[in-house]
Amino acid sequence: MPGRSASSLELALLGFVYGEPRHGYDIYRELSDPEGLRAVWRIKQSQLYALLARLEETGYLTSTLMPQGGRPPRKVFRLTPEGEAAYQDWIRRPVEHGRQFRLEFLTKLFFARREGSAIVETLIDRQRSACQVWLEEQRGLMDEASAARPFLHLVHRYRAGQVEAMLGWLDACADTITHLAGPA
Amino acid sequence: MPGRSASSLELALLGFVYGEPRHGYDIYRELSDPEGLRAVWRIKQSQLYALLARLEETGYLTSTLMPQGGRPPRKVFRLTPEGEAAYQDWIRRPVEHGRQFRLEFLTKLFFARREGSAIVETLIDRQRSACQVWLEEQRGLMDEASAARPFLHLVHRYRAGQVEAMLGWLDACADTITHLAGPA
DNA sequence: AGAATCATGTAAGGGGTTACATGATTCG
DNA sequence: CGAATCATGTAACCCCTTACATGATTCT
Repeated sequence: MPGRSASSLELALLGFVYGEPRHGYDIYRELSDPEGLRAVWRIKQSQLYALLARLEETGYLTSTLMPQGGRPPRKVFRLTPEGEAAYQDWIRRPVEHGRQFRLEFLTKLFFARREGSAIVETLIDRQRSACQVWLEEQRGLMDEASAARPFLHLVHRYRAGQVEAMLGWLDACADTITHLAGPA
Repeated sequence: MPGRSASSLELALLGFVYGEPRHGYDIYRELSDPEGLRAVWRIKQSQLYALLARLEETGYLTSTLMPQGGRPPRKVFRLTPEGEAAYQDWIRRPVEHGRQFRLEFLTKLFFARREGSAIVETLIDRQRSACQVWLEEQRGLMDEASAARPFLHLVHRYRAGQVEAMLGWLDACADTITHLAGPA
């Protein structure tokens, strides 16, 4: 049953199914809402169907066909226990690289809100720790390059600046937390 | 001859060939140098050969085989007039999206240094203008979302913060310019 | 009556990675 | 004498995008 392992953003889709079973087209409409995740994650309809199929193949989702006369039957997905566990883990785990922040961390945050402020705080705290490690790394590399290799120095300085901005934003995030979070 | 159009990072490779003809393996070694571009752009050997082939197909490079007994002959590439023009344009053109900054802008800067401080200044100035536009956009979107849609607000605030960090870094860059630039 | 929506996908292609292939030569 | 280097690539696979396919139903 577990044919393959799910890549990280794939798991985000589990958030749509979490709580109530949903069919693909239904998720597609929610993803198209400009007030929702669309500002962060733009996924094509065909890609959505492909990812759902893969999550089923992986064993995180099961589907049942709901016929409805005339139209093609809805393929309604629900979480398996493995899927539920994977989602609960995903939503608490910070991203490992700065390049995942923009897309994946914001998506985690989007779903974490529904789980209440405790989860949001956990996520933000852990991400902050991770960012601090990155920052130290880049600062170390800056020193290493120093004036002798000015280009390398600038490269690491750039990255350090981006991470600093992430940290500042995480602080702002933590302040807004009460507004962001759903039911505690 | 012009079979296809070159994607943007592809053009970066022209920088290696600019000035003196080079063969693939030679470029590969330079790309592997940790003190050089490797800190920014990591490209696999097979991918390098594929890109060079594509640039030739596009008409930006021509190659001549240099036999050398025993070993496979070196395929030495040189810029065509179109390639030269494309490179000169590429090196002056700022990147259009924030997501291209980390990889592509830094690569432009890497090569621009060799062209002298005037080119570097041009590039930085234009990129600064572009970033300022992005920043205004994001700030506008922040206001639009305001307190009513806190998640959207945070998303745009995140992006604004990243762009602010880019602008700060560009200023630092401009200051270091004399160290960075090659012969004026 | 014609357009958009509902609901599922498949096919083709672009771009990248990993792994493999080849065969001489120089280094330790 | 074995390992790394020189120098070129090809093949298989993954992921995503764009475009196309289907066919009823509801909106204007």
